[in-house]
Amino acid sequence: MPQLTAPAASAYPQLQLDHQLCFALYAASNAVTRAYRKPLGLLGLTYPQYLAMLVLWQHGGQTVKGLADALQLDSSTLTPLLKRLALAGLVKRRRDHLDERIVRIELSAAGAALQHPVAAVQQAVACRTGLHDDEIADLRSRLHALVVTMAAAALAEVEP
Amino acid sequence: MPQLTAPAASAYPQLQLDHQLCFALYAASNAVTRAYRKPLGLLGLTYPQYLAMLVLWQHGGQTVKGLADALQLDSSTLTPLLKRLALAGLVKRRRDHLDERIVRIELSAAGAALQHPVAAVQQAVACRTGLHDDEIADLRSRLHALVVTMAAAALAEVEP
DNA sequence: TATCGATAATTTTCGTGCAAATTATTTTCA
DNA sequence: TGAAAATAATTTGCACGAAAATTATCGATA
Repeated sequence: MPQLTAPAASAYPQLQLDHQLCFALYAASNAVTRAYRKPLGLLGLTYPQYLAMLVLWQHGGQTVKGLADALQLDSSTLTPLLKRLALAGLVKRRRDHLDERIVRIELSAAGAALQHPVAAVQQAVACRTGLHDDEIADLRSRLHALVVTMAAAALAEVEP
Repeated sequence: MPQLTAPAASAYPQLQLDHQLCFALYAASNAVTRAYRKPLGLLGLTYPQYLAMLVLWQHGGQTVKGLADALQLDSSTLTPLLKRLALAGLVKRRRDHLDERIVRIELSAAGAALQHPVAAVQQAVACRTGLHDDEIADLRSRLHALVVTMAAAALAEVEP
């Protein structure tokens, strides 16, 4: 049996790892999450929990679906995350009285107070990127456009 | 006890979700992974497994550490991933005879053959981004620079 | 050469992310 | 009105992603 140690790398040049936008996104997202891990961990938050708190600080009470839409996550991802935030005393979960299907998420006093130290963490990590505000804004808007395009393409596949 | 349903959103404008580069990266990375999930699933691959196969197709045999460095992942993430690839018959795992600490990963014939259908998947998903080659290259290089900066900042924190 | 530190991989543990199935509730409309 | 469709949240199962601890091996050096 011959060994397959030298595959045809040139057969598909578009498959090279460093040519992949998807990998650049994947590596960058992982790197940013890593940068947030330690300082947020000192405050008792994970990175996705931090994102959920951002929504609550900005918009106040939210439903599970409202958070899922804002963060572009499945509700089955958020349910256990929100239960952990509630267990940590940062959030209160309550069924809506008018529509019993809905679970409303509200900030506790401790959750609201956490905004101040978290702002310092955000500032510190933002500095690490070494990017100016306008560069950040440009990159951000390009990525946002990409997400919109991808979401539209995904919808078009399901509902032709 | 007063309800905290309307927190001071303007207190920290830099904490708004849509101002976060990190969230744009997170959402874009999740969106791309979602786009790859179904077509890769038909070929028996997950998205991180796809990335590992890219490295193997391009560079042939690799150690676990070599793959971890290329993909910027911890070896504790790759060990179970590679075991699943081996179980699926796409790679072979073997201890190095000269240095028994090292595990060498080689493509099987089935793993090498998978390159062709995967190239079609990559092409299809790349089209979904709606970006031209030069736009993709520009975005990719900016993200690469960001990863390099973040990695350097992380190193500087550990080793002052 | 015997020991100590470095290196490679694995195991363990926890928290995501998401598809699929389930439960509960509400809305639609025949 | 009452059955069917739609909606909201949860549960289940699988695969990451990474920190921490562990095991095994190699290299340096006193």
